[in-house]
Amino acid sequence: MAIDRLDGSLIELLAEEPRIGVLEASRRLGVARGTVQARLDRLQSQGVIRGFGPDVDPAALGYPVTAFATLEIKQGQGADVRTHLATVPEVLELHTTTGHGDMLCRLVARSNADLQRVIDRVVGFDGIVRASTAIVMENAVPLRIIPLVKQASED
Amino acid sequence: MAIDRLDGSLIELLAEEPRIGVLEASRRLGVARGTVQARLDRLQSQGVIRGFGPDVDPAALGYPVTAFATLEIKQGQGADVRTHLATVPEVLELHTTTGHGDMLCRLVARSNADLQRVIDRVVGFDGIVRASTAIVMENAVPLRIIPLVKQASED
DNA sequence: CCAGGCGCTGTACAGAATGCCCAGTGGAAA
DNA sequence: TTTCCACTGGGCATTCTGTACAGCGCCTGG
Repeated sequence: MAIDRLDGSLIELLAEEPRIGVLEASRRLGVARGTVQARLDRLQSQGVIRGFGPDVDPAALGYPVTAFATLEIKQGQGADVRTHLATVPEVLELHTTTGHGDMLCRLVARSNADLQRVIDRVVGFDGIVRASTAIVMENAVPLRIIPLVKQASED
Repeated sequence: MAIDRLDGSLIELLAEEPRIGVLEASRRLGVARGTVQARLDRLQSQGVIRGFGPDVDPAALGYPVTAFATLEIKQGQGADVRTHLATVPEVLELHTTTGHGDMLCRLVARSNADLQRVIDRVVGFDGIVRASTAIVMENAVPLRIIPLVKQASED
């Protein structure tokens, strides 16, 4: 079910140097290649590792502004709002949260001015009653998973 | 500066099937292998692609509960709070946002009960005045980047 | 106490991909 | 026109992958 220390080390290693292959990983970890291969297969089939997609930086794509918007949704309009927001490319992520029909979404924009356009597009939809936006000034801790992996692998 | 359609298609392809190599990608895209190699190098050196780290699912690691906490910070305590939160493995992400010394952080926990422990640890720090937490019920739109890449590559 | 199952090791081999190099071509900019 | 640049298509040596197999220590159930 859970992961052990070898799994943890393997994930850490892959996170630090994604380009290394199974063979090199086995050398670094001091185990046989077949072991690394088996562990990787298991981690992927268990869903612990979803994949190795490219990690794209929105800022380098021309979208340096990030914001979080809390949306208040009209009762029963949840599904429609989801569908609507899924069509907006600048919506990178959307969560339904506890509270009064609330949602939280992550937005990006080309500039602060452009953010206005994005927000207008997001909230320009019937099911959305109100939106409050917080612009990200600094990403103090970038999305990370390694500390959690370490924690989980030490049980 | 920006990316063109070939870059966009390449990123989409890698996002869908990360395991394919440069050679296979060149076949799919109908271009020479050297071209794909050159594009990839450029995308990485430009920072558009940060890497190919493993995409780890916290739920599969035993942390199925996600929450967002808005923290109100005492004036001038920002740096200390950042340092504090960086030591908590369950804090996956931390942003400084506009507002009155506010921060927004993403948390995970083993259960709703465990979330209490995590929150206690997060807010158990002098610089934090108040915290309000929203538990994620449904991840309506999982973190995605492809729509944005498409948008960016069509300019 | 013993047999089986399981995971890891070490090895082997064919097929495939990688990193690197180079000559040729076509389009765009100077 | 000339130069520059990206892309093509080919080649080469090296390396990695996928797969297989025998051997071995460890744990567990009978």
